[in-house]
Amino acid sequence: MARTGRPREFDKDQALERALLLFWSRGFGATSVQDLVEALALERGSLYGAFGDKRSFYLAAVRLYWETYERQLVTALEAGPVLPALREVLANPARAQEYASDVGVPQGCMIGNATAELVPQDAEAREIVARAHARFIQIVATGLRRAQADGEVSRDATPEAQAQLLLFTVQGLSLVSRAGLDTASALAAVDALIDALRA
Amino acid sequence: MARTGRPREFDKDQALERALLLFWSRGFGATSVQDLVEALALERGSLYGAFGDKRSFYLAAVRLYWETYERQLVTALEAGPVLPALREVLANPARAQEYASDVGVPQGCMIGNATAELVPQDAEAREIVARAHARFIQIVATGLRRAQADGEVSRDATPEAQAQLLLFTVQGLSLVSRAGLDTASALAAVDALIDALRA
DNA sequence: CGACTTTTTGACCGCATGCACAAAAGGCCG
DNA sequence: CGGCCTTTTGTGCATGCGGTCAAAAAGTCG
Repeated sequence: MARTGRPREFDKDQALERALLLFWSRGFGATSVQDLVEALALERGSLYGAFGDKRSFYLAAVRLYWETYERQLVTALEAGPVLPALREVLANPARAQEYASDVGVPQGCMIGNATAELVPQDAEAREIVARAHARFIQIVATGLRRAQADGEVSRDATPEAQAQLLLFTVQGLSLVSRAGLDTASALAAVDALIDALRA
Repeated sequence: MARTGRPREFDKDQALERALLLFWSRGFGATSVQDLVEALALERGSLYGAFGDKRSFYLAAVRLYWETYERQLVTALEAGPVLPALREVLANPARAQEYASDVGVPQGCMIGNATAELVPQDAEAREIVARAHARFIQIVATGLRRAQADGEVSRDATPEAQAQLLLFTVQGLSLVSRAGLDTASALAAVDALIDALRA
């Protein structure tokens, strides 16, 4: 099908990545189509043709964000001791401004941002977010189960409960960090949690 | 000053409370001035006259939300054992839909919602949110300090670090709950944290 | 009663938004 | 080379938004 036509002149993946940065730093509502058009250096019509409407575009960016995050999470947890890796997962958002970009400084977890802004009134967004949450818990719980077996992590709670707690903490940390955060205090809190998980 | 004029026909405090529910459930961007006009049953001009523009109105609602929350928090922590009170503070957002209202179901912590939606680009909002965070930590740390002295709470971490961790958890829990939450799992996670704080 | 102040009312405005469309252009395949 | 399919380009449009304003109304006080 599709005898092929005029080839796309821009790189769709790259455009999505740039849009991701914009949406990440400003949020859905505060990013106008005009902003996107200027940041991606393409015409209004091309954007709609390639990605559908603004909402679909945003959701695609959120999906890409999660895919990337999930890949990193799996990699970080699959080998070696689990607690240091988890400490890193939590410490990351505590150290602000590392993903600085020219279009502004993305802050917080984009899944969390999407949760706050779109989830209440958008079923599709809710599904994406809920799936991300479930996957996070699943991945982390798998790591914790192994760590419990290795005697690295306390068995006072189930791996699922511990993973759920870690999800809350990551999301809360990312969110709170948007309002400014004393890095040292945040890291102290992270350490308190990691220590509490230790066997 | 002010020889008095035509008296206001609506209850300003009550209007602010209703607006709080609307803003809480829909967020800032998704609540139009028209929505407010209809929900509060007053005319556009009256609204602007009484509260200034939409943003000021929203910030006033956020301030009211925090005042109410802070009062409850202080009350809950000032007497009796601290851990059960903290457990309740965390369990509250885990049990969804308790603040149901006719205008929709407010979800999550409004401070958290404001953080995600406005803080990146609004200095005044950032200040309100940051102050709320600081107050939360201060209040909770005070309770924890007493509880550590009483031997109720572990001294493995400073009360400040523990309070900071609790802030992250509450915020994360409130946020995640917007996407739907299995109450039992959430409570298990809360219990895991509370147990970890126990001496 | 009448001057004065404030609120109410409802129409109104400019603007930015998301989106549609028609014409032109570009590359593939027969 | 010529038909075909798709993307590009840029204009155009309706809608809904936040916000303003002037006149009418409702109290207060001298």
